[in-house]
Amino acid sequence: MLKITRKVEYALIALRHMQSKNVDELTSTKEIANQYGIPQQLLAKTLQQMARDRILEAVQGPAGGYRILAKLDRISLKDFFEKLEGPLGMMDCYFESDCIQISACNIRVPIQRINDNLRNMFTQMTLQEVTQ
Amino acid sequence: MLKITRKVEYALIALRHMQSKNVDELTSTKEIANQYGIPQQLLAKTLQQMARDRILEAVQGPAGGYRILAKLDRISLKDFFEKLEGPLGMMDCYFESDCIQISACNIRVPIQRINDNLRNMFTQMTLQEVTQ
DNA sequence: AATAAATACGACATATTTAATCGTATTTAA
DNA sequence: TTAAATACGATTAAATATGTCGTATTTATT
Ligand code: FES
Ligand code: FES
Repeated sequence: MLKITRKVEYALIALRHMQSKNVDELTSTKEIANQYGIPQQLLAKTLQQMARDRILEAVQGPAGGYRILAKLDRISLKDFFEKLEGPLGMMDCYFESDCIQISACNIRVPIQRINDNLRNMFTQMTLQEVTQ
Repeated sequence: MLKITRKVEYALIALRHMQSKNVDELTSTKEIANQYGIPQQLLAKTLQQMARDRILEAVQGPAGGYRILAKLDRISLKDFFEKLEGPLGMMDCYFESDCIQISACNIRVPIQRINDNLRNMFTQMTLQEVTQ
């Protein structure tokens, strides 16, 4: 439980890598994949998704690559996680109106309490302070 | 990511159920499984584990069952999670001395920062305040 | 115009983890 | 002696995460 996924991990690695460069400089998928020994195809999909989410800007063609587009200090870790992985909740039923998963569930409120704390925490942390 | 497991969920349901009874009263696995519609065998293993962890006390034989043994306000959510699921970390490598998973990983420190916040949060919450 | 190197992306395959079940043994009240 | 409960390792099934493949598109370079 509470494991970060590879997708998020690779995204963080990529961001941190790009932050160590000039803002306009481009980084290719290959460069990151080679340097950190991660699967290029998988990283590519992650970077593509970040580009769709307007966190990165993609430049196509040879000598193309990615650069950071968004203001990382304006993106909460919660938003970042949710962009990559969907709604952030400890229970599947958290976002559904009715908890049909377990009849007569008695821990809905307790779970939401934990959830709110989790979400609060990740709402207060920015992507910038994590990758800086 | 960040999903609570069924084991933890069932454990919380059981605790909450027992808290609504007199302290000495016993609750059987069957009773909880039936009432909340959860797999009896799986719940049984969870309760057995909690008994080994001295959170519950088990009474064998017919008319046996479980009752709460520990002071729930003295058990942090972190300890509870770790008893049931093992070390609580967002990365597998968090508890290993050397991060061999990714060569030249550049996010060890950032990840640990997130981890520490997580662990802090769950250290401050007690089982009592979650299930009360 | 042709080539090559990069991104874009859906579909598929594999691996890992979680969840559930099975089978059998033990305990003990009735 | 029986029945109803806990104890627990082994196995199966399901879900999720991870990785790969194939193909298309873009565009700088030649
Ligand atoms: S089924 Fe929704 S919190 Fe339990
Ligand atoms: S491999 Fe340990 S934090 Fe990256």
